[in-house]
Amino acid sequence: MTEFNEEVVVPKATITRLPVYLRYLRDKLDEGEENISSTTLAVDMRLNPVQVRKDLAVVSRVSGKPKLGFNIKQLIRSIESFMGCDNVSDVLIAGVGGLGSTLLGYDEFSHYGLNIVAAFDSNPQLEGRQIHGIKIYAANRLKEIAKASNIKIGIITVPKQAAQEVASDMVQGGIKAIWNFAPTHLILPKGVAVKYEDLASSLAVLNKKLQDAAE
Amino acid sequence: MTEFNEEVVVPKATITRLPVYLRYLRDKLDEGEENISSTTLAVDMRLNPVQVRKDLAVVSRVSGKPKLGFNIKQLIRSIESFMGCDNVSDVLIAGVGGLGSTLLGYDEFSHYGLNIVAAFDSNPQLEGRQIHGIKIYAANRLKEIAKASNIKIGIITVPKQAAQEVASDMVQGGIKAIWNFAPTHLILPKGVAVKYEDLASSLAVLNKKLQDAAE
DNA sequence: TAGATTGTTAATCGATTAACAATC
DNA sequence: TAGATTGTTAATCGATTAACAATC
Repeated sequence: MTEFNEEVVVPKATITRLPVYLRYLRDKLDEGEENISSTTLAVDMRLNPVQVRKDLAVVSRVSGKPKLGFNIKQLIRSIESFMGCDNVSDVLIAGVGGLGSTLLGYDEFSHYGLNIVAAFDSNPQLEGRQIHGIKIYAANRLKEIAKASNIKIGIITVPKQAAQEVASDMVQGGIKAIWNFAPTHLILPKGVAVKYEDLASSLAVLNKKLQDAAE
Repeated sequence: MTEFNEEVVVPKATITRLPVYLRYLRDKLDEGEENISSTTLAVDMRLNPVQVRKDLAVVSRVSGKPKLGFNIKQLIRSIESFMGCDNVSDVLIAGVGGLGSTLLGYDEFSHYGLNIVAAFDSNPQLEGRQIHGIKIYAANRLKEIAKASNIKIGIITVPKQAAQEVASDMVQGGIKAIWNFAPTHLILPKGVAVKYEDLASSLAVLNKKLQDAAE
């Protein structure tokens, strides 16, 4: 009986591709497909087939069958379990403006075991209200509630002037991973992970790609 | 006189870091700083100082001064010009739901030379209305308007069931770069660039990072 | 001058791709 | 069987980091 070897280092590049595989495979399953070959997958996703097989090998012990390819359902399950979609993680969000409210209503999170449990805003008008069933608290209660509910993930959708302060509150509340939509750099202690989701600059990078391709 | 050598290949990894530098440098400028050393920058951004210097060298011919570091204003200008923020690009958006409307009101785009000029939605109720000064057209006019206005960039914020069709319309309208927020895989011809912006899976990757760090 | 900092060359590391035997 | 496809080992490619001389 082969134990899953935790020692195997999963390449970062692989991890970033996993969600892409997952999305693709879920689509294929919806279309009624049962199996998929690494070649087909690679062509559709503009990747190299060997890379695909390697990626899948790291993440799942499901092996493909010559002539048939991989079983889609099994792959999906493997990737989901690898990414930790099985255990639910609680998330809080700071800033209930346009983007914040949109995220509160975004049901895709649940497919990844993510659950927004509380929202915060500095506007007293919003205090006590609910959006999409999630209660809005005063901004100054963030620390306390994060701690009490043992929340580890925070989303920042406040204006950039307020972002650093909110981030510091989150850290003091015990949050260990921050998803920052404010277009500003955050200074954070070492143990805290950050993901910058700078929408304008993402689009700018795409635009750059486009311009370079046109030459 | 040294001409800028167009032949120099800019590493992909560098390009993804440019927006991060830009954001950081703009913040520093706001704080009243004039110069910045690669060391300071590297520490704050959790990067290697040599990497920072190399990145900056590819993008700008502004050289740093020993003991002083780099002039922030010059660096910002160089990165902006490299990324093409100077020439304005028109953008259209398909799907004026929560996320779509939010993006329509997102003023950060202008800092990158990006300009949303038209919105589209299949809901006839919305036709002819304006959101944040941008007019909403019927979905079936997308092709025609994209062509007529020579728009090269499209944003997809429609439900995932509609995404492929909208994407195909965009391609037929001459669009060359698609920013896809619908959590679905798109099949597109080779010359068209896509960026998947799958919010749920981005957060899931962050969560994975968090869980792995906790071990 | 001494020290901080740059810019570049060389060494290392990690990720991608090519080649190919194994298998259904 | 023949052919498509897998999984693995070796070769290549690209990106990061270490070492260090040059400079203000």
